[in-house]
Amino acid sequence: MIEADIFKALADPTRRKVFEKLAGGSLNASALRDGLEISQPAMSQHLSVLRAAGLVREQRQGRFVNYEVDPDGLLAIGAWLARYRAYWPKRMEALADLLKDMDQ
Amino acid sequence: MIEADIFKALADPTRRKVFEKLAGGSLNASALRDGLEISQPAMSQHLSVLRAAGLVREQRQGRFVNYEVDPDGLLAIGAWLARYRAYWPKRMEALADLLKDMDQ
DNA sequence: GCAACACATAAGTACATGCTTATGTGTTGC
DNA sequence: GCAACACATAAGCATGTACTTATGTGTTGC
Repeated sequence: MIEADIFKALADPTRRKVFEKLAGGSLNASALRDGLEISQPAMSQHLSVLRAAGLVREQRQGRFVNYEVDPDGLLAIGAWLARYRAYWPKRMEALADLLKDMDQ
Repeated sequence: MIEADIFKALADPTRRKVFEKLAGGSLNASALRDGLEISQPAMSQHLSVLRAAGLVREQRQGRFVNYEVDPDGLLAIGAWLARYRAYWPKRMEALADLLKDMDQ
């Protein structure tokens, strides 16, 4: 089950910070370490978890490996959320509209 | 940070099963145990985690405590997802439509 | 080739977490 | 009151996980 990997990956605060950084644009592993007081292997392990969950994808460029948000992971979360649409609050309606509009 | 509690709560497969059961309607703690081979205290602990995360809410009825999906938790996930709307895939557009329509 | 760099993997360790059994709390009905 | 029930909490334990240091792999440029 891929949901398991996704939620486990996002359960860690450092990995959420990394993911949020990537929301600002593609970054390599070293750049992702900036600001986070974490060792190089730790970052590498976190990125491995995020990648296995389908939340980020990588692209080697020379010596560097660039990471970016993988839309597939977001889609998986959206699909999971959709299963509980019967319980979505009213405010979610506006949110769905926003999401739709920004996706052009 | 409430996101931390939400993702941690959903990282556990048993808790996701419980949450999915509640999507079918309100159930008490004993009824939630059906099918899941889990002790009564374990279920109680899981429900406590889900409640602390804002994913479910409880309502005591006599000796029973009924649990149901808490829309606030879903909204929190939706809000988190919205932060990454720039990376939503095309298919997410249809999903957002679906979510909006079903929310009437 | 090889030195420097960017990153990944290995192995070990401290702490978090999910489970158990035992016990406590609140409610019902006699 | 008190016995039976539904659930919560406490304490202990086994496993998972996030970290560390050490080392391996792949790339660049001299």
